[in-house]
Amino acid sequence: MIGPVGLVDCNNFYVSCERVFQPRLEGRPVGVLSNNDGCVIARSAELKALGVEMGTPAFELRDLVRRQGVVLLSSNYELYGDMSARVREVLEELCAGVEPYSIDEMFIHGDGFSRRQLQDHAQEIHRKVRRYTGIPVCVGLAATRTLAKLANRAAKSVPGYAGVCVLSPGSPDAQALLEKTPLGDVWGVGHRLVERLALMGLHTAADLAAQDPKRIRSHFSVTLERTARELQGTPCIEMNDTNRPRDRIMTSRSFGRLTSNQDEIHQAIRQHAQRSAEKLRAQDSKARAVYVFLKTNRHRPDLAQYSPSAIVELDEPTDDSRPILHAATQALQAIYRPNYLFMKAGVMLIDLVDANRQQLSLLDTPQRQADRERNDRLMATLDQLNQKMGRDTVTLGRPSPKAAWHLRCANRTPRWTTQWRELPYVTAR
DNA sequence: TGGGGCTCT
DNA sequence: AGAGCCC
Repeated sequence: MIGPVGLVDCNNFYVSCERVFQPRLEGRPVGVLSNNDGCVIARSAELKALGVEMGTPAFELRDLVRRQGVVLLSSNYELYGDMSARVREVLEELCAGVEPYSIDEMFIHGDGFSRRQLQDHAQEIHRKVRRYTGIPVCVGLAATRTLAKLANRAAKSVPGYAGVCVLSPGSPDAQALLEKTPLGDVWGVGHRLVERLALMGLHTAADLAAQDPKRIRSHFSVTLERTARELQGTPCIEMNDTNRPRDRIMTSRSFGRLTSNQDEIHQAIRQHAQRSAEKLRAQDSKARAVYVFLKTNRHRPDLAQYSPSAIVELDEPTDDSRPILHAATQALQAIYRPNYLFMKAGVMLIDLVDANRQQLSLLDTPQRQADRERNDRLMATLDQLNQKMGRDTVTLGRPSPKAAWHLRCANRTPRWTTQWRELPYVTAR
């Protein structure tokens, strides 16, 4: 019996979502691009086989698209979000506890099963998610989240496991897996830590698991100590409640091209501020301050670099787009300098508080309260219109239809499952 | 050559 | 505030 936690991870998730509705993409090298069609963030097995790495810029793939029939799609987050919810619903039917971790990964609890039952249970999950949603998944079960992650990788990459891997602590299988897993593939170990660990002669997950966690803590951090313990089979990483309101809300975007135009940047900031305020209201919070940043292009060392930021506090916690917009504009004015070519701009709302637990001002009067209620209704109406008619249907200030920061998405598929006008048709012949 | 969010120091 | 991590 193992104190089990499972990780269900969707295979090539975005590509798999696209294939559910376009079966002709089966068997072909398919990639999905990041926002703005910038770089590859999901790859089919066929695209991986062509040697295309995660994060490859789209412009480097033009030849492959022409010569090898590679299909590159813009990302369609509405579709992926909806498919993710479907996967979660199936898991909730099959498992006691489901904790979404990311759009394509869910942790599950496997309490109360024998090893044999666990194996069957994992098989059932593997089979039914595919059957009911069309999305292929791999299932890893182990004593801790970190080990479940490793088990999942094995389920995916070792053909013998065929998509399901149940790892018993201390078993020869488990030890063998740790020994052949490079540290960079361990959850929580990024490239900086890989370099530093290598200096200590540590290269594999087994090497880290063999260390005294106390020593790891003193040389690195409590985070890596936890990772070491988890590799040893001791659970010590809690799940964040994914339903908890965010502590910060950010909206940022790269410009389609470099720009130093103040007016253009201002328009971008205005749009990001309004979008952030919308997200703020959606999670029923208010913000006490607005953070604005600009960045020049790091990949152009030949150009002058300048990446300033500024925080402007709001008079009182608010979710009203107008003071937020005003604060963002002030912040921008404080940091903007001409003679730099900017690449990206963003707005972050910080110091968030629960809208329902707001400290009422001592100076509150019936008049001010009435004003507040009017503003609330105005914002609610704004949000409803934008939700119903499409993002940015109604905005404060003048619209800017051809601005440099608008999302590039040359090749986005229909939102098959979330927009009536984009429903798939089935034609009988 | 993405965008968004978290924790730790 | 900055570094580092995650997807």
